[in-house]
Amino acid sequence: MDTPDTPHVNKERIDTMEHLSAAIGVSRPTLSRYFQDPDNVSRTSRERIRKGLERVEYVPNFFATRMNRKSTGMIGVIIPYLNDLFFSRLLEAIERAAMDVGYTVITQCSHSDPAIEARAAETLMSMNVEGALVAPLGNHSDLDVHERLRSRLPFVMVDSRPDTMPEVDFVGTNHYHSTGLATEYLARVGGPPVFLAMPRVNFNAMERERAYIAKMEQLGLEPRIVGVEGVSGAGYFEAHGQAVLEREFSSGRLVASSILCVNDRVAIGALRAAATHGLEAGAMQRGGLRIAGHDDYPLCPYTVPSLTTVAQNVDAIGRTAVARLVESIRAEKSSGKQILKLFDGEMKIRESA
Amino acid sequence: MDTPDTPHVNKERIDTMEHLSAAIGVSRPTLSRYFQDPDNVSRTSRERIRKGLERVEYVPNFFATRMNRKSTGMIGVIIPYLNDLFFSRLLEAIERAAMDVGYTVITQCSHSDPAIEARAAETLMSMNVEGALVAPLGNHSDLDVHERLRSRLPFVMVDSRPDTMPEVDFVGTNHYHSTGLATEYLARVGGPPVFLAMPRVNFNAMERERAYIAKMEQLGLEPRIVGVEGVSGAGYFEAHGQAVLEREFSSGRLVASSILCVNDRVAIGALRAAATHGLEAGAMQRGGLRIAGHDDYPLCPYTVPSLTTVAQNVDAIGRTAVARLVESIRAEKSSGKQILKLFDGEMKIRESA
DNA sequence: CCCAAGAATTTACGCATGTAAATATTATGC
DNA sequence: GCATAATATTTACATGCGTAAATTCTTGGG
Repeated sequence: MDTPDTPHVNKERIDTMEHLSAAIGVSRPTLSRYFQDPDNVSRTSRERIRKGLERVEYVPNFFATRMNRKSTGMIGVIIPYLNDLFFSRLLEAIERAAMDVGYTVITQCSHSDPAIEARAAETLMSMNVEGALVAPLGNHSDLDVHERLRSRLPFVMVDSRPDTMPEVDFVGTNHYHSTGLATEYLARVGGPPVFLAMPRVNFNAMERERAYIAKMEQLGLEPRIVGVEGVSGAGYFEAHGQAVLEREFSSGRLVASSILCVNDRVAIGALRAAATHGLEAGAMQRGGLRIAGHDDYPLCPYTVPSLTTVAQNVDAIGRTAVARLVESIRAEKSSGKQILKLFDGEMKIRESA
Repeated sequence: MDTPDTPHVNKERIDTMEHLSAAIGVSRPTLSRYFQDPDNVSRTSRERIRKGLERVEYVPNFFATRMNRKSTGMIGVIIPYLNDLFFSRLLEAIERAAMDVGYTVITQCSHSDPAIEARAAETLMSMNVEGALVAPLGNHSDLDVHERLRSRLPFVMVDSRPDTMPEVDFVGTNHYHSTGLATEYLARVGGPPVFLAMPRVNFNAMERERAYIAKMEQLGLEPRIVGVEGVSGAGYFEAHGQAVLEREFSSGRLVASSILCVNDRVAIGALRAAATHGLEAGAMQRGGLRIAGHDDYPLCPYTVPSLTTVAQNVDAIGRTAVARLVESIRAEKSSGKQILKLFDGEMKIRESA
């Protein structure tokens, strides 16, 4: 076995193509073409280079290559936060889709901060990404930043979008459908559902609230919303759901209601509040409390009781967003035609409702 | 209000410093210095440039700047997967710490795939990052890749490390302490704990298993381990915990035991299995079932019952890892002295045990 | 064996910036 | 108003690689 001081790999280290060229006797431009696509050089050179690369260590400089290529082959992605399994799933879907069509993705995370979001946009532009995919922060986003990106390169919004940019390309979930589905389901199996909302800073949250109201009116029921007040933030979804229902349950309200939560993380807090008050949501339970969420957060099957929810088609959203972006990158001249792709949700009926 | 076709920002777009220099009457090298640090140019030029930048749109080319600077000011981070709130917390801690000391972090995610991990390492080297922080995949990692990185630039491992690299700089949790703490606690309040393990591919999982055994022997108790067989993978922690306990409970085993789970995600699956069998873990419950986890996953306070666990000091780990890396970047000549920072865990006693 | 067509390689230049050294400008003190 | 120092700007070259155009090499046919 090797000792710590003799690593497995101690080939000669070479740091420019020029030197590599000298070391293995193939001209630099030929090497350049080899690294872009090995099939671009003759079989003999290809073998010669491969052999050479086994003797010396060399990787082309990322920046130099990117700077000089006509196209960088990169797309930029901005997401609001990482500490949410919904966004990590979305990001993964996007990365896979991009990889499949030969693009590298550069991810920037806003960390719930508009200033960081703005800086992320600057960074993407300075890297000459060929297109940008952004999931906005919500009301806190600086709209100028988005407009700036949009006016500069192919641009697609994912997951949620501001009311003020109705004309932007968008890929997401049809919340009128998905939330409607859940509302309808709850109204059918339990009493008229109450909506556990969030402070109105998140576009999707607002849209789901509106969708809930619309569906309730359509059903001839009285909409009822709790939880729009309070602080908000990525880290506090569960705490918000718990706090709101703690308050309600403590006063004896909502203990036998159907409750539709704006998303699963809020619902997880809601389940917790119920448990604390000796309540258990579920179709099988006496008492009539029902709790449902939205998104199909990966943990939903494991909560106690398991959480009834409506799934977003995350994979399709990621794939479609990338496809649309690549299409408009290739079109060069912006086609002008706005694309709007809204995927339906799918009910996941589990124990909690 | 603006129409869609007249975005707020439609300043003249300038794409090189040369042109910017012509446009606002300041020499290019002066601009270069301005963009590196505005304080590097005279007050008058600074004002002149600021005014100019309000009229035209320009951002320095990321690649050109990075290519030419002596130091890139970037550190690379490789993490095994994103769909785990532990790693997103760690990543956030690292990003904040890096930002504080003026470094930009480039994150690469292995997606549980050694080939992608290897490519990530290549990418980092090709970007001339000044140091690398890696959380390895586990047994599947290609050790040569790590050795290669380590021999090339300042290198620190975080979270877990292979047995085969005992001499590498490492920052993580002292699992002999943390797991010992939990083992001891369970032994004290309940019966001798059983360890719900994982397939032996994850370094931390293995270390916790060993720590459990050591502590049990120290306490004069018989260690007992379940769940080492089965498939593994980032996406299946909860499913694994659930499946193992489903099997046990179905045969009437472990229904009144103290169970220490290798991590919180496995514990969440365990809680679920218990609920399915009409069992509820907890100090307050009759029956004697107790379940504890490890990590203090953000959802622990919200599970039903809330999950007793031992917290890793994620912030400290992130900060310390970055600090160590930056230190050895600045030292230039590798000091040779290995650094090992292990943080103690902290018991979080909740309902489940 | 020679010539032409085709393929591969080399030459030469370009990319957008950093940076050291040389020069010009401004400020300071008297 | 002048010499000098301090500061700012310009000149000139460097970075590592992409790429079009020019050149060399290979191959096959006659």
